[in-house]
Amino acid sequence: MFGELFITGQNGLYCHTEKRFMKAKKEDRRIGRTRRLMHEALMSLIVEKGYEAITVQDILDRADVGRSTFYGHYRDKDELLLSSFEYLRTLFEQQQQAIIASRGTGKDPEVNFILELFRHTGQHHKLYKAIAGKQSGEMIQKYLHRYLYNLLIEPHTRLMKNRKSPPVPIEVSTHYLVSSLLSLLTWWLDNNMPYPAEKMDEIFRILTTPTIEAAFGRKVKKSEYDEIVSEYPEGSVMAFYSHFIDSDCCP
Amino acid sequence: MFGELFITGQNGLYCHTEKRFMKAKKEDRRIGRTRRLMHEALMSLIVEKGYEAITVQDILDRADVGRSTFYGHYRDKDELLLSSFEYLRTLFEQQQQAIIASRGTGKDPEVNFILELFRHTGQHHKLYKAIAGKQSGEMIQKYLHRYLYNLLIEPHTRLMKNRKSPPVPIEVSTHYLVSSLLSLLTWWLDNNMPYPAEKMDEIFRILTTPTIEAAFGRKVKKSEYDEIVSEYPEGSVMAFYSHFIDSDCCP
DNA sequence: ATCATAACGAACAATTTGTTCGATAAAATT
DNA sequence: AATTTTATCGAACAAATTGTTCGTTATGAT
Repeated sequence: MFGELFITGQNGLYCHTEKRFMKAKKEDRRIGRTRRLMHEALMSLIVEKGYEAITVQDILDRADVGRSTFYGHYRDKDELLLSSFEYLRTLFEQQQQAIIASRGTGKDPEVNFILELFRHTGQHHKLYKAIAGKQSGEMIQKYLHRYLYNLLIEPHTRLMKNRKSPPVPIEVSTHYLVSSLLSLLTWWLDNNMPYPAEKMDEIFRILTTPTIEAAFGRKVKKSEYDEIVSEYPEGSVMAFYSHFIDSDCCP
Repeated sequence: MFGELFITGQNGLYCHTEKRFMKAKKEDRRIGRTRRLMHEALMSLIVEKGYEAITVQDILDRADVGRSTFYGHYRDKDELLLSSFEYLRTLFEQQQQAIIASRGTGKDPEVNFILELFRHTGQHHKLYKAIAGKQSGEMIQKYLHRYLYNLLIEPHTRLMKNRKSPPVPIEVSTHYLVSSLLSLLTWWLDNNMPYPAEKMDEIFRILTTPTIEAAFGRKVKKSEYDEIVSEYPEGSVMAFYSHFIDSDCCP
């Protein structure tokens, strides 16, 4: 069921940093296979009985893998979980890239990032639902929070560098906005997604847009305001956020 | 250190429901004493080594209590933790009541609930900090969220009952607002309270006020808008929230 | 074909949990 | 003060789980 999530052969991925090609050393095929088995086992077990109730032995049994093998790869159940989410994030980013690419070249570079995030979450709702709100959710929540925060903090800072003193410190408003998004996401999951992703996207926009305006300075001189807004093609929050789904390799 | 938190003799508390006086059966003095010892042990241990690292044996040793005694009172470490937070909540509510009472009678019935919440959290920051963000934080976060949500959902509903269709469902906006508050609270703790509680209160107001307006209908006829606003003496978010800190006994 | 190494698996110590039960001590009741 | 009630003790217990070790086997790379 989750087989399609995990790309075993990451050997083909090359990392083009500034100057060098870094060819990944061919790793033994067994390594990828074993890891995939354990990831899949974990995921299906999570959906079945929830993360907390899973023991290492459960994973071993389902993945049909030896105990020492498991500990050879991961220190923890937690480490396996986090590692699994790296895959999920990668998948999400690839989807985003695909969408951006399919949009042709110059035409519509903005993708509704928020909407896509809700869609992606809804797509894997069984998985996310089995984790969100539990103790394991804390770990994932932090992971996601950090991910989104890092995505936004830099452009937010850049955005404010000409303004003298924002009414709210940027780190605070960024943290706040990320938390807001995640709160809607978890509410949506906890309540079995009573609305379509599009509606949630709309709700997010309604609730967040005025906050963004307030945080980045509402009472700003008209000329300056226009200047800021002009940075976002549509002037919408969505268009704004859409810019920052541009994953580099080698994270 | 935390001794003052725990009121052992709750025997004196009477519960005046509609029709009856329910006198609490005199409980054996040993019960309260044992529970207090375990609560105190847990709290001090949390500050020292964090909740997750604590074993039942640790609590037993510090509280100087027998193993069977512990399990006679609580099923879990978790149950003990939750129970401890009931005390903290009670303490907070009593503080609020005291403040309200000290304000004289009719004069200033509005108390800045948010500000008091930040102050209270800062007062016990060692404790909260040792819990927030950890796995145990999930439990507490949910507890707090439910508590605040229940506090707000009723007045929010009452507020909107005359309006036809809010742009955002009330449960969603309420959930959102509570999450927003908690996100600021945890940010504050995680970053070692770099600003005073007053500043955080201000930040919360800046970030939240426009959202509240948007959620409860910004584009509303002027007359109707005035009518809604008139429900809150000062027209401020604070004054609004301040109304709903009115704890009944027998929770 | 040969080499390197990943996986196996069984055994192991260590930790922690939650329960049981008779004996003891302390509180409540008379 | 005597009696009754009951909370606590404490030691022992089974059970579950974790994480490590190491010689053997199997499989992929060269």
